[in-house]
Amino acid sequence: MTEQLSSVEERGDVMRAQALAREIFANIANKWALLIINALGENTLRFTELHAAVEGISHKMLTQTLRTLERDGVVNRLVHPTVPPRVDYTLTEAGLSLQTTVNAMCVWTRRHLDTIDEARHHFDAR
Amino acid sequence: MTEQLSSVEERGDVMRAQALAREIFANIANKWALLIINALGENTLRFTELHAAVEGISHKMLTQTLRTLERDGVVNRLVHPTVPPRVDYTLTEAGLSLQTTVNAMCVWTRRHLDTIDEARHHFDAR
DNA sequence: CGGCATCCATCTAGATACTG
DNA sequence: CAGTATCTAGATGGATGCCG
Repeated sequence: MTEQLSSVEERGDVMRAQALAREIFANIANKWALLIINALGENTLRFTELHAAVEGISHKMLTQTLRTLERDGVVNRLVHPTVPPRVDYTLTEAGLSLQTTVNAMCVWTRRHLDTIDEARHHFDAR
Repeated sequence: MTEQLSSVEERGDVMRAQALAREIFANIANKWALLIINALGENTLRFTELHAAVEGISHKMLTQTLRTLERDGVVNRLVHPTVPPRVDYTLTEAGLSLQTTVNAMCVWTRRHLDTIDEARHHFDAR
């Protein structure tokens, strides 16, 4: 009956979902986000501790990436109204489930360091 | 005996390994690389097929990312010396093992679409 | 068809400095 | 301590055109 109409609506939904998925994927599938998620793990870390834990990240990128992850419900941000201020970061439940796969990626990298180094030399020998 | 010397050497090795790990991680922990790896999976795909499979990637970024992945021993590149030329891409063994974790990330994204969408609205309501 | 080179707009990320 | 704002070099990525 309303087949045409509903198929149009469904296509719209699918496209919106795809756009959303792509955006989310882009948010988490980048170096800093993944390293932050992995650094957090089960821990509760303050801003400064995270800054130390994620080697090479700048103050600004840490804030920025944390905001994105917070917005996507991956990290929790708990502000203590003290002086000096104190902010605790933890992974949400969703974040924790993501962390296991992120960790797998880190393990993969460590596990293949030598193989990759060799592959590179082989590749560069041309 | 040579404790000082060897500890210096070891630290050098560790630092080199860390630098390598970070470089490799940066190479694979980015949107396009992960999407390419996921698109390949068990399949053999030609350049054009990959281009169609990875939505939104430009001709140039596809070539560029493929070169990096090939250099790191994640993808195989098989050139058929025909006219017109034909190039087949597959994942290497290392690439395949990485793909399983990448796929987990994609599944995670799909699985949390609604949660995230909600989290965003909650966050933006401020 | 697949790849490379070039040009160019845009985005990113680092440095710095300032606020509550 | 944590966050924001501004500025800027450099990386990124898209468009185009040419080559094998």
